[in-house]
Amino acid sequence: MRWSQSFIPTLREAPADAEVASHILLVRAGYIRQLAAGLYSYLPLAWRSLLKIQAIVRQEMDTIGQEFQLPALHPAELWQASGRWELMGGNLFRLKDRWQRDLCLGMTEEEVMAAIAARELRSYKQLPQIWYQIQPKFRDEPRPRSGLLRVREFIMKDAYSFDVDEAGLDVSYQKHDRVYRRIFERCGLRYVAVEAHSGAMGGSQSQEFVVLGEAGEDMVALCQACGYAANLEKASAVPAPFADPDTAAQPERFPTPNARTIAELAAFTGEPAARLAKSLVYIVGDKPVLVLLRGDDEASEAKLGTAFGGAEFRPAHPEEILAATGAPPGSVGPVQLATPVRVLADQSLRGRRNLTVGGNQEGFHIRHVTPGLHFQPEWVDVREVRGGDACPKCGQPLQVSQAVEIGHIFKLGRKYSQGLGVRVLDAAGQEIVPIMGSYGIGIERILTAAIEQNHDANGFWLPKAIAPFEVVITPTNLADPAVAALAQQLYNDLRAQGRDVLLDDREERPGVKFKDADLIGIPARITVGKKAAAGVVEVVDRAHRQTIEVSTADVPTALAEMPE
RNA sequence: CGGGACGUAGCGCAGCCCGGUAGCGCACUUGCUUGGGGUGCAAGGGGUCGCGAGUUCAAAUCUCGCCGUCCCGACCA
Repeated sequence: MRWSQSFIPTLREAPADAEVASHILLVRAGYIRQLAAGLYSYLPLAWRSLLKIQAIVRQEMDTIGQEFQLPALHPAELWQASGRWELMGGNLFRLKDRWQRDLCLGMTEEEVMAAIAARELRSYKQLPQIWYQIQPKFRDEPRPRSGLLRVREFIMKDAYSFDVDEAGLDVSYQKHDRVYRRIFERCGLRYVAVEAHSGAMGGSQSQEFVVLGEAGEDMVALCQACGYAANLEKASAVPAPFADPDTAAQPERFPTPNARTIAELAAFTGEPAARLAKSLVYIVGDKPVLVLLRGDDEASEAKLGTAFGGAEFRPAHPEEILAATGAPPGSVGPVQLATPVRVLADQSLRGRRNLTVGGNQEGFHIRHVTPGLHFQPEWVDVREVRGGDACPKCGQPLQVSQAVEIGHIFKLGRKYSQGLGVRVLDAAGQEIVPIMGSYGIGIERILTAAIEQNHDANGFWLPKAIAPFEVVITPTNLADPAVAALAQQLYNDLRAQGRDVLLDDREERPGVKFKDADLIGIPARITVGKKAAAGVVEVVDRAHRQTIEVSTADVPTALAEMPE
């Protein structure tokens, strides 16, 4: 491609409404333009890259499954059958047709795939099936943000497996695990596979693929020593042990005026926050539940969901707390409750003694309270892991890091196959409901994550496999016939070798061309300049900013030897 | 949905507090110049000041309403 005839609208300055690196650079490099909040047009450079990413995904997915093309518009009945019409709330884009029939724009394709399976699959002999598609998906995000990282329309590869039983699902799940790793490796990403929360959809096993980086919205816990990695929604850890004072003192109520928060209580009593127990009250279904945590810990919403058995829950309102416990928020505790309330305690409190807890009376707390002795909680894991906690596998300290989710695989179960009536006969002639898996990859997020991990002050560089062009040829002075001719010859030669080449044939000063070449993500540059008459050019490695001089005949070798 | 900020030429901004009919840099056009990290000179083109209403002789500027965009939080199978 000739630059002079291309549409590559680069910007010298960062757009005012962009903050994260990938967003700023995608706009500056002429990859994307915003159409509305969370909606972006992909200009030619972005689309070339996204097509390459999709080609890799398609090629790898074809080794285990078959591609479909499905409608983006779905009838409401389908989503009502799965229960997601109500469940998804405002996140689902809804619309009506001219007959006032309800429709929605698909956020994923479980329903459509399951509907096809329900109509067509009859025998266990047709299983397993792995079906996938790569298409735009829609989510009416409450807050689109960070450029391409959180948008309302995006391209997702999602795949669904149908198996006779759990053992078959294991196999389908493992196939996806392998294929995903190949995809992300081929895309040149430095990624981590982390254990993930399987969500409220009744999944059993789940793994996320993430790229570490500050732009990410996920938090993951990592162990450098043994490789344990988990999303914070799922991660468990052993909190730093805490030695409680050894005393035979009995529980004792004492006044704590104006000490409502853990920080205030710690200041008032002179005890560290770890010696205090934090009591949170949730309404689970329609009943209050008290959850006890170490004072310096936070509750994980996702883990609470698991602890509550998937029931709907929300933090209790102050008046509900008062009615259930006898005290307003800030003085609530697990003993001497006004009404019988189910009490859960995080397992980090197991074995702890003589803690200080709320007194269920405004302005009072109780000290010398020992779990298991003075109250009998149900033990659960609901605390959010913190950096420095001990790894649950090997005991070494965990690191907590932000991450961008690029893929997610998980065992779905039978929710959709059941809800949409997928049934086949097994070998014994019995009707069974196949079990499903669900596997997603965010196509734009691969591009975005690659930029997040490969950028500097001048721009970014993409791995060769997903860059819009492998190499850009930069003639420094087209008025020099030797330079112009050599650049043209190199362009022809490299294209004849089947490479994606961009020739910067614009009448611009060298400085402008160098700046643009650095900006737009192409991993290699060939500068044709002063030594053109001698047939010598420079091959520049964008990532490492290293330049070598070679004769034109050696250019292919130099490109091949460039570290990825 | 709660909190905050912003909206003036394609982009980045000033002007608004203190009302008098819009300016800077970049980009763009033409000519000359320059030619290894966003050359220099000269001459140009381009703006319903987000939208609507109000106050006023007069509104980018003051008042009210609406819309849009971004950030923090909530949310995110």
